[in-house]
Amino acid sequence: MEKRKIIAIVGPTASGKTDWGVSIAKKYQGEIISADSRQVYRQLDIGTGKDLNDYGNVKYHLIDICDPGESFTMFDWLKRARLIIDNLFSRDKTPIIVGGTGLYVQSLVEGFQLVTEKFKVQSSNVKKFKREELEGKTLKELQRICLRLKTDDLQLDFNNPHRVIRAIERAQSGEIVKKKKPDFEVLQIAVDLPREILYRRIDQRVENWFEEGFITEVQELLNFGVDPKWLEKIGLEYRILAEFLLKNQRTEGGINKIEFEEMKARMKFAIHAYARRQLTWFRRFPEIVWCKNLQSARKEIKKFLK
RNA sequence: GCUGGGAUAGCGAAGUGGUCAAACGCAUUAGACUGUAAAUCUAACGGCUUACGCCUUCGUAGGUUCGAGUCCUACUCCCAGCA
Repeated sequence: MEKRKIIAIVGPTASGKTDWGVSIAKKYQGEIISADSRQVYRQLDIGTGKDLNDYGNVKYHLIDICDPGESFTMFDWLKRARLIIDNLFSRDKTPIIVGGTGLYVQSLVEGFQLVTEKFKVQSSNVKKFKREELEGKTLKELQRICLRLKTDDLQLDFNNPHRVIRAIERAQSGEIVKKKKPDFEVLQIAVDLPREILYRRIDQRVENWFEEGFITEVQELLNFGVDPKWLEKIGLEYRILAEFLLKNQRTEGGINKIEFEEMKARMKFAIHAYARRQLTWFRRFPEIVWCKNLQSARKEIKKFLK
């Protein structure tokens, strides 16, 4: 039997991945599976660049599947994505992964497995920490706990609290990191845009958001009781705007124009940096094919599907 | 016109005689990252470069000093107050 084939369109934010994905989906009767860690949330629309009109009559998956405030992780995404892929193949559709959350795409392409080996866990007299407890600790304390657990994670970045917390959790539960080659083949295409154009698109996008009512969107999330801490974790624009709105509420007298412009600038720069991080991520995978335009992407896809 | 304050790397901003190519923040660039990933972390960032090496910098031009971003003089520009 011929190997099943999947197309993935990746790239930095604001690079036009969705348009490419939609165009390809139309051509090959595909359906889109979004690989975007923020578009999974309902009501996070403007700031996630969730433009559902762009899809036309192309079917999409894994967008608007959670409520704000819920937690959603890579493995949540991976499980669902795998189910959808099986379903699409059974209906003879081409799965098209589109998104900028590199880790999600990688987990699917490389076939991440979660195997818990209980016997590895140390005896119960060692105190086990919960995520919330760990989050309250300083880096020094985390490092100490981590060392005590004797993790075998040699590449662990000890300055990175998130990574240290995960290493502790892994050691406590006996999780082992494993991969299993998936039974499908993936062509990964990255949108390759000159840096200045990418930055210009990001800046323009931010301007548009505010015209489209981004402030109202975030204000309503806050009004409806979404935890500001959750918004902070969501990051980038939601973090920056929520912070700004909360501060301006306290000072009353409406929004300070200068502070508003400063906030917007901060937002743009934060997204530039994010795009850079995404590029760094994608560059580490040599199998990714970088395309400067949709035409060359189409050519690659044609070759791949042959 | 007078008086006071100021001019520092792409921007903001420290630095008041030596250890200053110059803190720090921002921007920018590169990198790491398997259950928070739009998160989190690391590094570079005047030039040449393998460099703890050399060269050129702190408005401009001179001066004092063994030594000046730091002191003196003149000039240019900016800001504030007074006329």
